[in-house]
Amino acid sequence: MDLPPDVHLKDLCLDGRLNEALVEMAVLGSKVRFRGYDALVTECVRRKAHRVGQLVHAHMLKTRYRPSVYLDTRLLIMYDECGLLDDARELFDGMPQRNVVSWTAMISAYSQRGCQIETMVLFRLMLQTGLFPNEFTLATVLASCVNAHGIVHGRQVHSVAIKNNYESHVYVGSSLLNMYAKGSEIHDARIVFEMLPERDVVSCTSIISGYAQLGLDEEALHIFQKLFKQGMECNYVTFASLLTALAGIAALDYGKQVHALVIRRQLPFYVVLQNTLIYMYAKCGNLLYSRRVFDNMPEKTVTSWNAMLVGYGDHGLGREVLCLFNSMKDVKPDSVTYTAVLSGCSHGGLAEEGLEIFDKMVNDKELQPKMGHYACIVDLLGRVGKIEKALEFIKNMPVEPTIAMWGSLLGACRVHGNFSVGEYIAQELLHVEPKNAGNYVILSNIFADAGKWEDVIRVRDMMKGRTILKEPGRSWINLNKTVHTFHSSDRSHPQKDKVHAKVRELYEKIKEIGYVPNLSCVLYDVDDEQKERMLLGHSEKLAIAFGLMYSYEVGILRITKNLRICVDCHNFAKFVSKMSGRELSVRDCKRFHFIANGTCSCGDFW
DNA sequence: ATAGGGTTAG
Repeated sequence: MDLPPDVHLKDLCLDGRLNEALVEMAVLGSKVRFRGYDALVTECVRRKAHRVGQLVHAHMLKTRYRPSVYLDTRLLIMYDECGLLDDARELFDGMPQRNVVSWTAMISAYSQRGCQIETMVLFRLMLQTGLFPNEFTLATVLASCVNAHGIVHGRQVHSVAIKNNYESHVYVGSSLLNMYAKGSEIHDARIVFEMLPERDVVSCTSIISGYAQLGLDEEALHIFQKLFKQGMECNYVTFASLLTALAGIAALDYGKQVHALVIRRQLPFYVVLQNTLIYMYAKCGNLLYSRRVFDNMPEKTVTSWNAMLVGYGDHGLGREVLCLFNSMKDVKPDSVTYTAVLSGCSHGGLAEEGLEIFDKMVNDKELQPKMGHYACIVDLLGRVGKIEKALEFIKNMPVEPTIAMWGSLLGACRVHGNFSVGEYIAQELLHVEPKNAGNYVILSNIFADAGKWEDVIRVRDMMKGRTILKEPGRSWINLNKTVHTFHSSDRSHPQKDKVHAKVRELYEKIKEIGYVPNLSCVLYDVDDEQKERMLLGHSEKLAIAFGLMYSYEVGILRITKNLRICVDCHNFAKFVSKMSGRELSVRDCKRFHFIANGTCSCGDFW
């Protein structure tokens, strides 16, 4: 019985002897058939051997071998996996026939490289040829619709999925819900999730991380708890997403429980989880644990260093940031590292050091400074009162200043009492974003501090008739594994009367030792008595009062706030710490404030 | 042969 001539070639490939197989191919010439080529291409994909892959392809052309759709597609995949997108496309364009797999492979090549437009263009072309997409195609296309713009296309792909009866497929479903979550349509994401007939780790993780990435941390925790009780499978991605959410709500006790779970299960990619743990402990105010996790890591990635640097920076520990940064060995700082270090210097009041590092970064030319880095420098100069210099820096930047940058400089003007520049910036800002209440508040504070009361009234008048958008203030405190959340002038908390009475009591007591309410923090057109009442309703005051009422241990009182703490609440907290002898930690959206004995670690700059 | 979720910053 005659054996096909390329059987040996196939065996060599299966044995991983690619060089010998290559020789065999050359020797066989036009006697190489499908099985030989298929084996060669498979081995090239496995080894990512693009050079040999190109030789195999060239050999087919030279010997006038006509590859089947299958083999052409395998070649296409080979080129894609070896990183040769252009070769893949050229082959695709020249294919005499294409099937769903060919199209999907080509689309996937673009999708995985983040080429959204080309992905959609090809998908449309595919539909125009009359071919029906399968579950692979749909999952691939949807995976590239993962931003605010993509959701427009994503919705259309969704309807294609419904028409072809793939909506409930696990892979398509998780792509779909992820697409909606990334497009900030978490409600639609939830509907897709709830309608899935079967769920797996990925779809469950997708919905959890969907909530977490939108900052809906409590919702992320709730759905995790529910799914966990139902016995969902968890892997390192699940726990990483969950820990991010727990960091957001500063839920230290839950964080430790997850840490324990992660240790018990001995999950793979523990490095990633440790990075997230460093971050979580820091955001929960437990820097000691962050550092212990960091120190115990047998291997660190740049993300580990970044997370630790961010932790120190959030706590205003500039010296520790610098010390850690200078001890970075075997790891190259990346763009995030510099953001963390510069922002750490800023929060720690180390302007000179920060500027030096920025110069070093510019001179090294390895990393191009980005908007975030420039913003840190503006913040840094503003902090030490070099307002004019910051203005000059902004004018000389190679990038357009952002609203946030002006906002930070405006804050600096308030602290340093520079109301001429402050007013100039505020006017600009009120023009660009007339609906942001924060700008009015700071401007009003600046005028109030300068005693220019007629200007305070003017600011208030400017707000009249404009719709002022302000994210509602929200503060919370974790006691006994429960998150107690308070909104401004909260009327919903079950203990509301007691809490309000407690705030009032604290208020009377600290007035005796010098606290004066800062009425310019209220921008509503009401009389002073009403303003005072509104000030006392601020969510962080409610959380502080609640904490004093229900935490019996003498330890530090940890409050978290979604916005920046206001001047009056900051002052209130300082006086409460002085009067009660308790230490307070207030984490606002910018940093930690450690308040003890009437002073704050932020040095009244934030 | 082709497919889905993820860590640090802002």
